[in-house]
Amino acid sequence: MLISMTSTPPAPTNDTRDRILDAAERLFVENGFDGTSMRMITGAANANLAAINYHFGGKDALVQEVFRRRLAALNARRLDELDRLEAEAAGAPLKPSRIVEAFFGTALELAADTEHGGRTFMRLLARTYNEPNAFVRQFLAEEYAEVMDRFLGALFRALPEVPRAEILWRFHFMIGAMAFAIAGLGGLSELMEVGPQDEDPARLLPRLMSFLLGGLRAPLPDSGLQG
Amino acid sequence: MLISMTSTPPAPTNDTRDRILDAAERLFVENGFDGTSMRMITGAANANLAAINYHFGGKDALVQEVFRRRLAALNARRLDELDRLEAEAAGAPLKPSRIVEAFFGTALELAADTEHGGRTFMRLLARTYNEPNAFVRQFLAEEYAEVMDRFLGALFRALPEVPRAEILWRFHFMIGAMAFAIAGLGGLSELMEVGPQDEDPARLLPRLMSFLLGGLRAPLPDSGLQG
DNA sequence: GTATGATTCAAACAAACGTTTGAAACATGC
DNA sequence: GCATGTTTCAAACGTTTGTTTGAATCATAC
Repeated sequence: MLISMTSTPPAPTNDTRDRILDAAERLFVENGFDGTSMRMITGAANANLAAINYHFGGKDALVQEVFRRRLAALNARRLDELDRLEAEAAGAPLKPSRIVEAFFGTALELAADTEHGGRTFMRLLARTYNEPNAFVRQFLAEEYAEVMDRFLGALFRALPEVPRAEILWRFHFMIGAMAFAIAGLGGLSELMEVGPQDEDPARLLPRLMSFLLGGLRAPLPDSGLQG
Repeated sequence: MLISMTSTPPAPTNDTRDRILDAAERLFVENGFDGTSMRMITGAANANLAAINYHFGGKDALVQEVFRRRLAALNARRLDELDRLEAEAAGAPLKPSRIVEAFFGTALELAADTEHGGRTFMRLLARTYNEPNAFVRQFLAEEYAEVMDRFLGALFRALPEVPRAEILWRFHFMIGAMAFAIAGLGGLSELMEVGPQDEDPARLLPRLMSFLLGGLRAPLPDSGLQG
């Protein structure tokens, strides 16, 4: 597929393609991957059933593309933020709170965007963290490898006195807290059907950040090593 | 349900029934509900395909029974612990750390049991928190209603100076942290493929507890209300 | 116009799904 | 022995699944 170099608009913007991606994103959040059929997707997208195989090659490839088009941008922003912090610090160790903000703030910002589907996508992403679907997890692991490396490294340097295993676990806990909070953003977790929830993610950010930093700074548990 | 006091063994223990439940539990963790077919389950359980419909009435009813048989016990233990704490306190407000321990400690204890499938079940439960499957969430909400009510009430009384919305959110965060940690217990989250993880949940409990309590006690975020 | 490539469409494909059926096998009490 | 109720089994049911096909439609360039 050669594209003329002369004057073609840079984004051919296949209408059907995007409608399918948007519909899939939304339906995946509501019904899961296996619970969403291609007929549901193409139906919601006002497209023909065969369009998915034509544009993406198959259902699995569509799932990957749903993640790829947004996750790449999110993780690039995360790395940019970290680059900026490290440049400002000029070699000095970073404040842990800044590192945490760079990672989770960007995610919550995206989750706050209800106009362009950022919220929907973040709900899907959060939901997928706990999804066993083999090849999706594989895909996520690859997509996250660099970001994890960079942020964990930064935390290790920022907290040299804390055992690395401890930092690893706490980063793990933080991701879980965020994922659960975001996953429940639309129709907040039926687990606690307590009164009218305030769902404004603008207020969620400071709330979550206080909690995460409190957890990160908590006193270390007794090492458990016979003493 | 009256049980003869004389000598009937209390559990008739239908062999096939239990084999199906165990196989389903394991396969649901690995493949999700929609990703696990009845043929996979009965195959793994060495049972006939029709056995599920015979013993449970259908796939949905099987899913419910997989949860019911274990979740009822877990939540009963949680309420017992809380009862015990409140009886000991004799009217005085409880220490928040004790409340948190009663809720999450019981869960991690179950997750530590690899002999009788407690670990498998807790992984399934954690995974299911983020699962959209309509009727499963409905079922979980009902099964959790009382426990949530009691524990949130206890936390409200233990932390009268903290806005209830804040406590609610933080309890939410805590559940997320625990769920993510437990869900990754077998084959720890591919998200961070960092070295040989130490997966001993006996060490997970103090680690998680430190983090949760640190988060719970963190300074409140700026209210966000204009100033 | 005509030709070329990209996209859409209705229809069909085999495979897998949850469920139902009716007969066989088993257990248990008389 | 027979009778009764429970459990297992192979086979089939009608749907729904993801994918493929070949012709129709659209756009663009010549």
